[in-house]
Amino acid sequence: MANIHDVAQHAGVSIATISRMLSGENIRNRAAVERAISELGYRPNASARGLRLGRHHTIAVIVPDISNPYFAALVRGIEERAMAKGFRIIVASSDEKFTAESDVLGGLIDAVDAVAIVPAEASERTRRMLTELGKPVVLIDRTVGENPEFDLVHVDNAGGARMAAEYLLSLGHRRIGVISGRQETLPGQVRHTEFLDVLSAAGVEVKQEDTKIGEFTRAFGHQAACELMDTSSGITAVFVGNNTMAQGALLAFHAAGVSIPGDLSFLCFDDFDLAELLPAPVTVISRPAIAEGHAAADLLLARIDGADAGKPQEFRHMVLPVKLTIRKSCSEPPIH
Amino acid sequence: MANIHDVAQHAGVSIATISRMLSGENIRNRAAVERAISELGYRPNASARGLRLGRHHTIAVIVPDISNPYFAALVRGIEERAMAKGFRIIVASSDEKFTAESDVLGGLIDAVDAVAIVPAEASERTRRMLTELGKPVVLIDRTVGENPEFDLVHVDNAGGARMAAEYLLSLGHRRIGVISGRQETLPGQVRHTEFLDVLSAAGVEVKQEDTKIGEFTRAFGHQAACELMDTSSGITAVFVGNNTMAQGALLAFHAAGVSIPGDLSFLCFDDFDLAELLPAPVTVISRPAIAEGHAAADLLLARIDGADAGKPQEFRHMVLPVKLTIRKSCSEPPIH
DNA sequence: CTGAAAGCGCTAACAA
DNA sequence: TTGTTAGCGCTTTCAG
Repeated sequence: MANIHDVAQHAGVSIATISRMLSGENIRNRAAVERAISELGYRPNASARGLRLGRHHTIAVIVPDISNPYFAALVRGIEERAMAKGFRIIVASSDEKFTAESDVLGGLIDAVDAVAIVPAEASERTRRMLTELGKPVVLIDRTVGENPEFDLVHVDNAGGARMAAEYLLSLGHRRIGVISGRQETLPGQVRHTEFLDVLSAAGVEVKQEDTKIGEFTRAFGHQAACELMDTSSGITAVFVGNNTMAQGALLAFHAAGVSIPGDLSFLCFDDFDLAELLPAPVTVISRPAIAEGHAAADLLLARIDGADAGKPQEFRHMVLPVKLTIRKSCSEPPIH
Repeated sequence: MANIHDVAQHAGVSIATISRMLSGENIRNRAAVERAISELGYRPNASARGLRLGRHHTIAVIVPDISNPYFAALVRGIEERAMAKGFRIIVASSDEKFTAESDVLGGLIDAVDAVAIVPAEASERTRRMLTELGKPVVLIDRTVGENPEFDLVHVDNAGGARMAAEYLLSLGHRRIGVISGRQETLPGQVRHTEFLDVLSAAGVEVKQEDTKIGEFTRAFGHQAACELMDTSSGITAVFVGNNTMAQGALLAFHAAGVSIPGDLSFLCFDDFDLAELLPAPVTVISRPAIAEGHAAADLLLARIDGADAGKPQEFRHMVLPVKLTIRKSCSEPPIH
C-alpha cells in the first residue's frame, strides 16, 4: 500500500506536487510522477481523502429488500449512473422497518454524500430523521410526512390505477375485488383510492368484503386471495397493487383451481419475469425500475454538485410513466 | 456534525476519555459523557476512524449483475450476516467484465476490509488482481486461476448435474440436448461435463449438434433453444445450465409451440419465482442463494477477526447442497 | 510552479 | 483512571 509520500520520494518531488497533479494541475515533470505512480501501484486513500474533503463519492441506498426484483432493478439503475460519475453505492435492506433505516443511516451518514431511500414509513419521524441527516436525500417510490424537503422519484401510480380500472370497466366488469398494499405508503394509497374513484365515477362500488388491505408481501397476497374466494363468490375480476402480492394471489387462485381469465380476470401493478409464460399470461401495469434508479441518481448527483457550487436548488418531483401491458389474464366477465 | 472535541468540552473531560468510553473502557463520569453524546447527537466519524485504524467495517461485494434474482438473493445473504456483525456492504455489478471488477476494486480496496466476489473470469489475471489486493477474499460460485489462495463458497454443481442426468435417464430419455454456460466458469464447466459423464457412463452420448454452449444469459438461452429446434429434431429432453438461460429457452419453446413435457422434457439448474405456476411447472435443481451469502460472509468475517488476532488460517472451501425439485416439466419420452 | 506545514477526527502510546 | 500528543494520508493555504 504505497502512499503519497512514497510516490513523492520515488519521483523526487514533494507530496504537494503529487496531490496537485492528481487534481489536474500542471506540474513540471509530470512524466516522472506518472511513472512513480504506476510503478508503485499508488491509489489515493479514500478514507484520508474523505476525512480531509468531507466528500466520499459514495451514495447510501436503502431499500426494503434487495432480493425483491423490483428493488434490485432500482438499485442497478442507481448504480449505473453513480458509477459513471465515479460514485459508489452502499446498499442496505430495511425490511420495511424504520428502526433499521435509522440505525443504518446513523452509522453510515458521515461516510456518504447522499442518500437514496425507499422509506418504510410515511411517518413524521422518518421525515425528521432524514432531514436531520443534513445531506441530499431522494425519496423513491414513496413520500414521507408533510411537505418533505426532498427530491422525489415515483411512477404515475394514479394514471396506472386509472388505466387498470378503465380497462376492467371496458371489458364489462361490475363486481371487482381489490388487493392493496399498506395505505401508509404513497403507492399503496394512491393506487387503491384512484382505482376505486374511477370505478365509483362509473357507478361501480367495490364492496367492503371485496377489499383487502395489508402488507406488500407474497404472504399477504396469498391470504387476501384466499379470503376473497371464501367470502365473496361474486367478483369477476381482481386488481392487485404490486408484484409480490400478485404472486401470492396467483398461487392461491391456482391452488384453488380458479381459472384465469375464465372464472376471474386478473390485473396487477408491476411486471414480472415469465409473465408471458403463465397459462394465462398476465396483464399488468408495468413501471420502469431501472429508469427510476437513473432518475434518482441523477437528482442526487445534481444536488451534490449544487451543494459544491453553493447554488441552492428547488426540490424536484419526477414522475415516470407506467404502461398497461395487455396479455391474456383479463377477459369479459363470465355470463350467468 | 458534532465531533469528539465538542463532546469532550461539553462533558468537561478530554477527548481521550470519550474515545476510551466508546471503546468500552471504564471512566469516572460516564453519565455526563453519555448525556453530552446524546445531546449533541454525536456519531464517531467513520472516515477518521478508518484512516486511523485501517479497518472500515465494510465489505465489498462484486457480482455480475445485482438485478439478477440469484445474485440479489446472494447479496441479501451477505448483507444479513455482515449487518449483524456491524459491517456494511458496498455493492457493484461487473457485467461479467474483468476490467470493471479491477477498476471498481482498485478504487475501493482501501476503504474496505474484505471482498466477496463472483468473478467474471477464471483467468490468471483475476487471480493475480485479487491476490494483490492484500485483503481477505471469498470467491462465490466460481473459482479463479490455479490453486487460488482464497476462501471459496459454491454449491454441489457436480451432484446437481448428476441428479439431473440420472433423473432424465430413469425416465427413459436417450437423446438429450444440453444448453450450458461459459466453460471458463466453474459452474459452467462442472455442470456440463458431469452431466455428460453420467449419460456417457450409461451408454448415452450427446451429439455435437445437441450441445449448445454460450453466455449465461436469457438471450443465449433463447438462441440455443431455437438452434436446437432447427437442427436436431430428435431430442426428447433438454438440460439447461442456469435460470437465465432457462427463461430464454422456455420462451423460445413456448413461442414455437413445443409442448412441455409432451414433446420435450425440460430440466434446469436454479429455481425461479412462479415456477409452480407455469403450464408445466418446471422441474429444477435448486440452490440456496441466501445460505451461500451467509456462508461467504461468515468466512470473511472469521478471516477478518483472524487477521486481527494474527492467527493464520487455512483456506476453506464450502460446498452447499442442491436439491432436485421435481415438478411437471419432465416425463417419459414420447413414443414413436 | 513548488515545498513546508497545518489540520480533517480519531486512537493509542506515554506520562502523570 | 486521566490528559497530552503523535500521526493515519490527504488537500490546501501560505511563502517562496
